[in-house]
Order: sequence, then C-alpha cells, then structure tokens
Amino acid sequence: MVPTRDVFSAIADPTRRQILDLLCQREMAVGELVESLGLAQPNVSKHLRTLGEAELVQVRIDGPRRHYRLRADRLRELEEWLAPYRRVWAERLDALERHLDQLDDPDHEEN
Amino acid sequence: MVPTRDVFSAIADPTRRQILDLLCQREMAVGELVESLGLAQPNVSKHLRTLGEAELVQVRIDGPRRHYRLRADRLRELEEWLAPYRRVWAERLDALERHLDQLDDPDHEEN
DNA sequence: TTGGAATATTCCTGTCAAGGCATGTTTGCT
DNA sequence: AGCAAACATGCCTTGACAGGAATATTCCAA
Repeated sequence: MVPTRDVFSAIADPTRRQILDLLCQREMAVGELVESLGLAQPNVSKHLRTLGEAELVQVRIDGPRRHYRLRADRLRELEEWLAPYRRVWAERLDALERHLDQLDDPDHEEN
Repeated sequence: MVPTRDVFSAIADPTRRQILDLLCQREMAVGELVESLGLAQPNVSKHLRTLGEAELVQVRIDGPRRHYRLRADRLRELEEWLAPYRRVWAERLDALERHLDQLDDPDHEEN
C-alpha cells in the first residue's frame, strides 16, 4: 500500500497539523475532532482523507463512527529527511558563537 | 526579522526540497542551481525568494551574483514540532511487535 | 423497514501557487 | 557611457486546494 500523497504536502496545512496534534494524544472520532477544532464536519472529513492518503492516519470503524488514529511511523520519513541538516547545525553553531563574540564589539552593526 | 512564511509550506514543494538538498553541501550561486536543477532561471529565483521568506536561506552578494546559503537553524522548528511524535514511535513499535507475533498465527486474517 | 445519527462525497467558488515568457535591474568591464 | 552577464520581478495561464452548502452513504435501533 504505497501512499498516494507525500508527507510534506500533507503537513503543509495548519488545520491538518492541528488534527495531528490532537491525534498525538489519543485516537479520536470525527465528531470529537469537529468539536475540538470548531470546524465544519465535511471540512474535517476532507482533511482526514488527505491525511489518510499520506498514510499519516488510520481508521478504526466502530459502528457508525470512525476513529482516527495517528500513524507516527510515517513521520519518520520527515525525520530521515531532516538527518542531513542536523550535521549542519553543529557547524552553524560555531558560526553563531563567533557572531555573538562580535556583538561585544560596540562598533559592530546589526539590523 | 520575523519570517513571513512558515517552514512547512516552504518545504512542501519538491523543487524547493531539491534546492535545500543542494545547499546542504555548500553555498551556491543562482546560476549553479539553475544548471544543477535543469530549470529556468526565473523559476529558481522565485523558489529562492520563497525560501528566503521562510528564512531557510540567506544571501551573500558577490558582485553581480548572489550566493545562497542554507540556514539550517530554521529547520529546528521542524525538529521541535516533531518532538511530541517521537514518543509515540516507541509505543507504536510495541504494537507492531504484537502485530508481527500475530502473523505467526496461521489462522490470523489480514488485508 | 423506517428513521436518525455519524460520516463521506459532490459541487461550487475563491484563492493561491507553479511555470513559462518577457522585461527590469544591478554590476563589472571596456 | 555603453554593453553584457547574472539575477530579480511582473504578467499570464493553468491547476490544485480550502471552505461552505447540499446531498449521499452507512450503520444502528426500534
């Protein structure tokens, strides 16, 4: 089951990030999400569909209601993408320190 | 200098991620990026502008050419956003193991 | 099997972003 | 000053997406 949508575009929307934040705590039904978010139900359903296409979310059917659950493993893709940049942080921190040293110089200019 | 664009929407575009990947290695001028990416120059410039609005990138002017440089620190925001989900991975891994155990059961059903 | 609750889907509209093309701007060179 | 290189910006068209409203679907209970 290959995802039909990439994680990056899925989390680009603020509302969808809100949904993920909620699902981070616990599984939730659509109605609960609607109430928590204060959005229209069709709107929430559509965002859930998008999250589902990215496989960031998983459904558990329980009678007439559907419980959505976070699939955190898909966020590992993000984690992995981030990896190469982590190394850069260390280098840049050195640069920042040198920069802060320059701030002690009263003639230094900043904007 | 508060960013006028969030990191999430900035990295949502594949081309922009490609650019970041290139800048991960070293600072590059627009012309170099154009050649590496095989895209039209105005196109690349516009993506660089977008990355700049998210402050994911920094310019160094050198005569007529502009060298763009990665600002990895802005990706920390992503890292921080990811933090709450990291904890979920551990829990979910337990569930996965239980799931795999069930796979040994020949009567177990899967779709 | 009829009704209602919970949710999904469709249609419509406005907005925004990407790509292509043309043009403006700055800089260095002569 | 004039020209060319290196970029940026503006305009246009097209496609994708978000939000709203209405409608369809699925399920359970009586």
